[in-house]
Amino acid sequence: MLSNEQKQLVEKIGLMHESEGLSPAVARVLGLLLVSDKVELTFDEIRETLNLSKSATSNALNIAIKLDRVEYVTKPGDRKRYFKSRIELWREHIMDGFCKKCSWSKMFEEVLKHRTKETKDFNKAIKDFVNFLEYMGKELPKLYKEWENKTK
Amino acid sequence: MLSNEQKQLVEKIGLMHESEGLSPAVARVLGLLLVSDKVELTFDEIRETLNLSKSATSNALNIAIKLDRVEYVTKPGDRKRYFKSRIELWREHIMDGFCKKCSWSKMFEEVLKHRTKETKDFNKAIKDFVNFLEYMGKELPKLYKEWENKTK
DNA sequence: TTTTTAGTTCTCCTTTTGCAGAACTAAAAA
DNA sequence: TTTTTAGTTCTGCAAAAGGAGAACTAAAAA
Repeated sequence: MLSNEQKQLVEKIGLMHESEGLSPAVARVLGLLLVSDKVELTFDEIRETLNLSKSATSNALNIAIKLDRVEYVTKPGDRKRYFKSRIELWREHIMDGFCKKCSWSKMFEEVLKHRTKETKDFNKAIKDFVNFLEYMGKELPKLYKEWENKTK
Repeated sequence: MLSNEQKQLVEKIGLMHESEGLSPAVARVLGLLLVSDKVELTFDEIRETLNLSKSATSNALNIAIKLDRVEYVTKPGDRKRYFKSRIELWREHIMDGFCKKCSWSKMFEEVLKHRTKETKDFNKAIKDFVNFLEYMGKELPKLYKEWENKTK
């Protein structure tokens, strides 16, 4: 099903995803669905290729689906589900991740509001960070839109 | 040592950090060092305020230091270490995180190189994503420099 | 020299995570 | 109606994470 090179790539992509906090099984499923020659794979193809149990496969797929990393399609006269990567959403996921970080500014503002006013330098450093996050929170969506315009 | 409001804030900041993959103890230490009226706290002040064991405190501080989230200063004629948040580095940490994501483009290019050429649409979607990451990888440092210029 | 201080490291325990395997389910096929 | 298919859910286990407490260490103080 997979060449040795492909297997290695699945592992490598898996590690990339594990570094994001996903479990090995989910991480490998995402890897497989990027690397496999077939874009759409069935439950059992995934299970067999990755040597997972049914439960692990089921859970991994459902987690990936809930995370909007995977979807499935069905075909007339076939009751299998065909799972595939939602690669088109990845750039939104990336941007969402960025924007989530920027929204930390709220928390740091709250910190500032409750801090003693004695520690001028430290408070200033926090304020600078808040400003930075707010700046990024405004500029990143612009950047995203610019890219969208450029590519359509 | 901490007001109730401050304690709650420490927990809230803690959760924020846990969502980044840090353990509760490290997460709370980082929270405490942002919220505490004193900017510099000793080992035992941290330990007592957070109700941690010595080992947990030691490990948490060393992890935070290795992550460049915390540093310590010493004072003449005093052998305690005074730990403090490296808040000034946070915006670099944020940018590093962003740039790390953008460097995923390499991995996806490798995927593309090994993929079958049959799946045109899917490969195109990957290529689009690679382009997007590369675009961000170029524009984000610019944005950062712009902000630096604006604020100095 | 002995004692104290400021932490570090080791051992142990509890909780959580990740997965296997088996039992189960609902729809379709025979 | 019974059987097969395509999964899901439950039970249980093994490994890893997180942290407590005690033993340890190195430098400073007495």
